[in-house]
Amino acid sequence: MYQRKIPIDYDCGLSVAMEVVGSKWKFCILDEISKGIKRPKDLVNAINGITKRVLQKQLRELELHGLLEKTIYTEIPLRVEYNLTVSGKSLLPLVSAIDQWGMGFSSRLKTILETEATMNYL
Amino acid sequence: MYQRKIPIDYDCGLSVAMEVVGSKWKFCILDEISKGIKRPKDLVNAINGITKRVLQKQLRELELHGLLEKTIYTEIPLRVEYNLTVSGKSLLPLVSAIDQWGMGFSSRLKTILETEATMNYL
DNA sequence: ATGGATGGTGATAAAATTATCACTAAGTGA
DNA sequence: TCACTTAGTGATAATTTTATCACCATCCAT
Repeated sequence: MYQRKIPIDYDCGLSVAMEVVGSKWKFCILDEISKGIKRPKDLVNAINGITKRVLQKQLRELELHGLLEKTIYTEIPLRVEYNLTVSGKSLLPLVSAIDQWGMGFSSRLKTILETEATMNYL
Repeated sequence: MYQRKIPIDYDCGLSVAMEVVGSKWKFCILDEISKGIKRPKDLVNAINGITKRVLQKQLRELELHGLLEKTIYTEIPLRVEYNLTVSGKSLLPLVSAIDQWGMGFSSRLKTILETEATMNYL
């Protein structure tokens, strides 16, 4: 993690939410965990494009922010699970709502971006 | 804007949504516009901490992504308004849900971050 | 003792986002 | 002409986020 220079605005719900969950992978991670994929190794396989190292950091942040809790099982081979806390679970309706909105907007975005690319708008 | 190197996964709703709305200010901007604050100048005043230049870029992206539409009134002094499109409006329930979640989580996050800061966890 | 499986870290590079500053343009009224 | 308002842009710096690579530790089986 890094040393944030610009402080969070705790009075703005959107600012708080963005801090905790506003990153490339966190929603995906919470989503997969809610589906029962809880081990780092399995999460790496389940989430398209993420690497072990990045996943590790995201899990750590989610844990520090109180959305996940980590359990270590002294089994062979070593097993670690990340489970949703109460706060984490309270986010699930949002995660699925955002996912659904994104799915609905997907084809439209694709069209828009392709059109703009050919028109050199960006 | 910049040239994205890692492509969007159009099959993942969360990925699509993050692309369009996953940034520091966009939810705030949509929120303010939904409350009736539509002119760049007024948005700068309404949104704590944003600068004119940054707002301008965010508005442009939201417009390109089809969430806002821009109207230029030939008045004196010059008046420009950004209004929500149908897609933009379809996001409002999410914006307010996220805002509410963030408000509910705010004090908890503050406690967590302050505790961890003193414990050098970060 | 060696190697595989799992979970994890440190250092650093690359990419992406946001901030800053100085500027342009149109219109209007003093 | 000059100042003022509003909207907007270009160049660049600073910050933040993600990615890459090489590495460590444990436990176990061969």
